[in-house]
Amino acid sequence: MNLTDRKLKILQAIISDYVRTAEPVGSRTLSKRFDMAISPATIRNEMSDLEEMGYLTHPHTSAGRVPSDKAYRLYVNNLMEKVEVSPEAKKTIKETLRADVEEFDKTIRRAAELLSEITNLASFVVTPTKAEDRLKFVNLLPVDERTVVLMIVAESGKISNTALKIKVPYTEEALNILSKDITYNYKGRKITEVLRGDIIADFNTDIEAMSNLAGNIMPNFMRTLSDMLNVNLYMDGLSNIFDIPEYTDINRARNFISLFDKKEELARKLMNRDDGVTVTIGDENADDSMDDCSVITATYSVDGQLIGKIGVIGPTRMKYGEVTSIVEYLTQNLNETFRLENGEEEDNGG
Amino acid sequence: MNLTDRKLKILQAIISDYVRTAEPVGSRTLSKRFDMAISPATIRNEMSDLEEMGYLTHPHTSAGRVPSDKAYRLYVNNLMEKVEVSPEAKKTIKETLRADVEEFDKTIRRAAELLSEITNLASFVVTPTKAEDRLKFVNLLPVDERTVVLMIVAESGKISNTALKIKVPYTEEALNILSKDITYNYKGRKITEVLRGDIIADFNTDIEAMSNLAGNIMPNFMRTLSDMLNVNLYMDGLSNIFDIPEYTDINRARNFISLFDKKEELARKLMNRDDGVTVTIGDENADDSMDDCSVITATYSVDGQLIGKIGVIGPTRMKYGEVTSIVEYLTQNLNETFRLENGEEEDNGG
DNA sequence: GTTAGCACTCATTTCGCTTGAGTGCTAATC
DNA sequence: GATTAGCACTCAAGCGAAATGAGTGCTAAC
Repeated sequence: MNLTDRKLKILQAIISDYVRTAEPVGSRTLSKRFDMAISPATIRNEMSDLEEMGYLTHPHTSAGRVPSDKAYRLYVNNLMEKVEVSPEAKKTIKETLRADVEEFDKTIRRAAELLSEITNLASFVVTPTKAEDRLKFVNLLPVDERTVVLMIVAESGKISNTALKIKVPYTEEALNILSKDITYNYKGRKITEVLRGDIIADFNTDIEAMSNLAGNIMPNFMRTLSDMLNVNLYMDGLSNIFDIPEYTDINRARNFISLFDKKEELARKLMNRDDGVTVTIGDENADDSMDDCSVITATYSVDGQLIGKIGVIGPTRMKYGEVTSIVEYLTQNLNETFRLENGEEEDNGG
Repeated sequence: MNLTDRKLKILQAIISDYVRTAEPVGSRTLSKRFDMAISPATIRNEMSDLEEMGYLTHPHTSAGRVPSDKAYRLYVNNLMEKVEVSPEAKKTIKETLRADVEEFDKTIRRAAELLSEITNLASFVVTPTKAEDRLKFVNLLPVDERTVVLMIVAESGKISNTALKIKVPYTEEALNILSKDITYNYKGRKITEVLRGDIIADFNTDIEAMSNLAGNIMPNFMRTLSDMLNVNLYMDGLSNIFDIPEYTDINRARNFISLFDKKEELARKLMNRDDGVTVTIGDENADDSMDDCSVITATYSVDGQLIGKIGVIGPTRMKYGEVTSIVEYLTQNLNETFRLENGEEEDNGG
């Protein structure tokens, strides 16, 4: 069977109506609402064909038709039109992102909050480190008698700062030597390599105090390093989903919320995606428990380095056009904001 | 009217039954289940008295009685017995908290996860800085041409590390001078004082480059400082609440979940509490939207200093005895873990 | 002071009935 | 051959009456 123009038009009308109302769409409604010059009976025949082709389903015999994941996929790929982001939304985004640019983490969180505010969906940010990332340098800084800060900088620009409680006395000089040693041994190496222990490291352990210090700090160094590879999830607007008819069913709501309870797992699932704005519909999601959700993500970057994903999750019935545009617009702004900070376009600095 | 022994006994029985079943308790059930030597009619009379005294309520005329917030308060203060934490729970807590002690943030998060796992309630951690906290020192560290790390250490031991993107070129020496300047000017001063701008600061701005750098970094310094005062919320086990009968009502569930959408607000509300294990029941909560929730928190500390709150939130109908014991036990362990790290009891350090 | 007894209340469940939106099929029409 | 009108059929959802039963409050007797 062929997807004729008319079939496409009907499918699009069904999707658009269903997305708006969350009610199965009947043939009569359709022929009334959209002034097509065909009768309900004809529409029924076409619908029947579309169902056979897998684009529509039926909650029960006497109900209207509901688009399938396949239909949404077709819609997103071929039928969907770019929706202009509303001026108010644009204004809010610009203003919010301008507010404090320097504090990376905070800005990105605020961006997520914004996203769920504008789309009325749940939003998330995932900040990973790429497995191929390499170590740039390591710094150890004295805080007090028993506390030092371990700072690890990766080539991607990712920075980890951790306060460590250590068990042995130390001198500032010893810290210096140790951090230089670590840097010397691991600089330019892949983090994964370092973690595997592939590299034969050469430490300055002549003095007993040095060797004690190293023995105390190295396990923490390794642990912190492995944490840097961990993906990290921040989410917002969870309660938005209660306004969506799909989630008046308590079980679906529970299902959805519990996605966010296994944060690390979810973060990992959300990461395995391509760059740019991506739409994943129902089944296409990595996790079975997300079968009735769609996810729209975009990649954001700082100084041109791909850094993380930001996006929204909602039911498969969502305004793909609108939401995609919003996610895209926001990400573009985010990227610009962080690029601008690099200074090329600034003239008040010199 | 007086709270006779018998009345207390009846009240306790009602609370214990209601906490278990979530169903209003009737006089017949009560006289059957608890072998008191009194008839349902007598119990009814007593119940009626208890209702008049504000300890019980009535969902409707022909329903059983439900304990009021006042009853729970009485229960927690006077009737509740200490419940021994189960050996399995103890084991899990000990093992989990032992795992990685040095990484403060991670450990505390894991503690929260644990808490919601064991109690089947939603858990949270709030990490604040006390308003009276004073600045200890400031450090600025080079990362790359346009990135520096700003490290602020407070007397309480709280450390803030932020990566800043700056707009002007800098030298390591200039960074050093600036961080020493900041430390010199603000050391020992209250963070709130510094933020108010009460202190006349004296900066080394002879060279243009220095003054540019300072102009670039100081606003960020102030912003980061004010962030240090902000309370911070981490939560876990949200979906647990769907297993609680109270929250099969979608509106109550939404209400509960949306508490966690305004994170900063919630964090602030959870902070205004005394030290030690605290139980806040229904109305007693700062926020009206928490009227039908109870909160059990405990204070944790590191090296006797840095202080935050960890705890659980659930419906007012909860197993106060059990949950309180668990929160208490876990916090004790947490505190011990962090104290131990200070070294006094360690002997493998040489 | 306690209890048995009884009338009364009211949420909840159940059942049958009606309604109406929708389909699928067939025969007539364009 | 495609389109449409017409009609029988299906089924979820809404409605109201009736039954159920857990519970109370009151009164009079113990």
